[in-house]
Amino acid sequence: MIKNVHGNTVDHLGEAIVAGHYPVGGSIPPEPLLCEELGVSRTVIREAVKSLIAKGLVTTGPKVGTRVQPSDAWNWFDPDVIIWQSKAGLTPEFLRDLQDLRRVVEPAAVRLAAERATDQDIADIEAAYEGMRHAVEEGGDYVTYDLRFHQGLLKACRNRMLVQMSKALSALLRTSFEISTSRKDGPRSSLPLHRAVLDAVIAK
Amino acid sequence: MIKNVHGNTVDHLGEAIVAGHYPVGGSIPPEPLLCEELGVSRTVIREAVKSLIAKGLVTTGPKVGTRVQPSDAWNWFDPDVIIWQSKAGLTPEFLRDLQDLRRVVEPAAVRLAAERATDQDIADIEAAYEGMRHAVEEGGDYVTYDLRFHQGLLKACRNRMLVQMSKALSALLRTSFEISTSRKDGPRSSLPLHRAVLDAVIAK
DNA sequence: AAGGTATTATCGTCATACCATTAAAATATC
DNA sequence: GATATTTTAATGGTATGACGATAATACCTT
Repeated sequence: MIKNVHGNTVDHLGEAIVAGHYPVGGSIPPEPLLCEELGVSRTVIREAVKSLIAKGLVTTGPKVGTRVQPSDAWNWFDPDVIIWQSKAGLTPEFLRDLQDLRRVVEPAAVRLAAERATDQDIADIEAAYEGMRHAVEEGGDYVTYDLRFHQGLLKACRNRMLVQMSKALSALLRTSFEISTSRKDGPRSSLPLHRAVLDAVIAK
Repeated sequence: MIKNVHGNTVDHLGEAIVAGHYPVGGSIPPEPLLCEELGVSRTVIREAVKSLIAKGLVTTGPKVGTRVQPSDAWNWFDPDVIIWQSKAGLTPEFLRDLQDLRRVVEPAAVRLAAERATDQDIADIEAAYEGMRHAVEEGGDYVTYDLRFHQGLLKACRNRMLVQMSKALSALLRTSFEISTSRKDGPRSSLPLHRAVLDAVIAK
């Protein structure tokens, strides 16, 4: 479980902040205290805090300490932030935000992908679709291929920002997919929709 | 100009990396060298590198050094990364990516804003519009108000991820707006479009 | 030539000391 | 008594030096 001190420290603090263990606008314990609590040196604490600053979770200043930023200052497309949020519990507002974003981005992505997808992109999506079909008909891991389908679609847009979004959101989509998949026959009924999207991309 | 050592160091390294001064997949100079070059202590270098790691620009490891990540691993929605990119020069691909994103997000944002905008949101957008009109008719800073208009719109969606996008993109939009504004009468002709959007939001 | 072993470059962590900034408290001034 | 000014002290910021951990490389053994 222990991989490296820095990573663990960042995760620990990041999770705590995202989970709301420290009041927004308030200060987290000063460095010496954190050293004691986490049993690490000040170096590690400081480097961890720098990472959190880089992700927009906190600000620091002499005498003022390390203060938690309001959540709309966080880098919501940072994979770590998203993971921490999902560990802390997916609030309804967050799921709504996510849903908004998917509804905005994915239809547009289909259009872009249709224009720009390379043969390789299409082959990848096709393979993912095949995996989904196989999972439905003979059992298997549906969610993984569903995810791969969606990622392949975003990737085919040949747009770095969209790719980043797909990566940042994968972890969450997985959770959300597993929920919707748990509805009986969810996969079976959504399969034709995916096929239609794929065909549209191929037909351009 | 000098504000703080850490910030300057992060910016320096970040700009250099984004500008492509170090080959992707290659290593940047080892810590002691950077200390000499930048005239700072190892502490500062290390904390700066941690920040870059947090933004996805590099990875590190013993003996392997600090390696530059491929650009599609970068956190493209991080405001710093975007600023560095714009300083390094806006490549055509990057502008296209940005344009894609705006075309995808902004129309959808108008719809969402229409549903959710509070009176305060609308007042803010109205104020920004007023500033734009004033700038056109009597001269003044058009771009600032144009920017404020777009940010207000995104903010009115009440979606943290869209807000983040608006913030991350502001710096770039400013550059891009200044280009399109330099076309004679660009502002005058686009004013009615903005008015229409605003009216649509008000009318829901 | 293949595989294991020793070397070494480089980051990772710890410890300590001192500097810089600034919020807050104490003091002085009106 | 209220306000401006100075002092103080808490806290992060930077510097330095040492040693540990890791993985790429060179070397040696079979």
